[in-house]
Amino acid sequence: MFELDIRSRTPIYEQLVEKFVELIVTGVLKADEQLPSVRTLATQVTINPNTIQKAYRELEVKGYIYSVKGKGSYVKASEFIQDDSKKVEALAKLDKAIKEALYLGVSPEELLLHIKKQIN
Amino acid sequence: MFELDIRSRTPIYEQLVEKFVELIVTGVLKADEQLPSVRTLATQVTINPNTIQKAYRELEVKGYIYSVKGKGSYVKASEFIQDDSKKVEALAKLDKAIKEALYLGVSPEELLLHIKKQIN
DNA sequence: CTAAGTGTACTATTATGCGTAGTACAGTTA
DNA sequence: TAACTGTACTACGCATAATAGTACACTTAG
Repeated sequence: MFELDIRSRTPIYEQLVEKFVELIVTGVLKADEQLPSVRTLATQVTINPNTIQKAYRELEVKGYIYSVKGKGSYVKASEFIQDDSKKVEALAKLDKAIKEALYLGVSPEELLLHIKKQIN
Repeated sequence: MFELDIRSRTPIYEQLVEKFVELIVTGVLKADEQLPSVRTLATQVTINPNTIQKAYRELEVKGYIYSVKGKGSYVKASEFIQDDSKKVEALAKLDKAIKEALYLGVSPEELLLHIKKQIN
């Protein structure tokens, strides 16, 4: 499903969180789609189920998934994340990314073109 | 100069790196401007000089600053970072930020407006 | 009803990385 | 030459990450 970088300084459970967030916001994983179970994914990526559970818990706290004991974990529909503070946080992150790209030599025109391509 | 979050999970030296990058890409720190010395900053923020040195080394590896033994550390002019792989990396980061903002309910119009404001 | 799945939580252990303290060397400059 | 600068090293303690193991509660299909 995806590969983890064991040697990365980023903890394994954080890498999992990042990858699931990416799959969710890009629509690869859709609302109410079931995630692999903690034990199944643990076997697939050869890490401890507790580590998976830690990632799933963080995804739940952040509002990307919901879990039902005995049933599984599911992608949460995005309209349930109508949390303005998360929007603000996302825009702040975007601001940093824009400034960094401009500083590294991406022209404003190139940037806008790139962004428009992303939006459609 | 800036405050560090001792309780953050992000290591102190990484927080330093992030803050310096922010100051550099926003133009607060300009090309060839000298950074505070390792020992001075250590005293200012009350952490060990070795920790500062670790942050400065990472900034240097990433190409944001250069250091001269016996003299000091300076902001590197951005045109010296004409490294296409960094541009690609920056745009990838931007892509993630865009997708996350859209997912969290920011409308494409709102997003474009926001970005245009940032560019000017 | 039961077996096989699911999530969740806990303890204990180990390894790794972070930050510190201390020290020392090499370079610059007034 | 003194006072600054960067750089590098060792050793230590602490916190966190990941693991192994175990167990409980819920769901569901047969």
